[in-house]
Amino acid sequence: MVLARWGLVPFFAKSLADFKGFSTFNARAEGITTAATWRGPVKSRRCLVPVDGFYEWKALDDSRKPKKQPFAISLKTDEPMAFAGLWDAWKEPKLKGESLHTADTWLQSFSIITTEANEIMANIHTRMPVILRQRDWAEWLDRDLEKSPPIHLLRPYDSDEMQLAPCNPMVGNVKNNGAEMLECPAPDTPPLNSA
DNA sequence: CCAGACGTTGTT
DNA sequence: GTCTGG
DNA sequence: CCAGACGTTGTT
DNA sequence: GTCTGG
Repeated sequence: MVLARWGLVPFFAKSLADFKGFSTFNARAEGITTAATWRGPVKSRRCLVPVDGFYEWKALDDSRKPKKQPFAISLKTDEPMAFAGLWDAWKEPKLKGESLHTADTWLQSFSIITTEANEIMANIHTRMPVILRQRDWAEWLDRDLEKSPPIHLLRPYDSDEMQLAPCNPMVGNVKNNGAEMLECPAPDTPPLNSA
């Protein structure tokens, strides 16, 4: 198990600056074998991403202004789960004349794969991460290049085994972290200054 | 041929 | 690195 | 994705 | 409204 940067940087990127603003947090399962950024990784650099759960926002369109309610999503068993992921390795291209003996530092990065929402997720969103069952982990990680990638595993998880709970809107700000993100404040509490 | 892209989600 | 668009 | 910025001159 | 940063 390794730590890696979320947001896959393809091996062919010329510089990290060029890649700034490019969204590779998610890889759509549809077309994943042909997309330039994903086809190499899906062939030979598949990984699992362990998580306790994840958040997704539901757009509430019952008011003029679009508002969002975040939900925390997990397995009913509260066990951790494994997202299907892809990884790559990138290093700054060597300039001409640059010593071949300078230390290479490789950036390890990954993306998670998304698929269409299952029934329970469709209540709040159109997409969801691909979650793999333990019995499928070995097949997903198999590095035998003679075999074609097991893309049949890239489908929505069983709704009956998942649970959603409204959670703390503070989670919408990336600076906020911690268990209290899972706690939903009393619903429909008007803002104190709304009088 | 060379230059430029190479990706996703959501929202209207 | 490899494909697409001009 | 959501939150937060969105600007200039001059000074250190 | 739209872009940037986290």
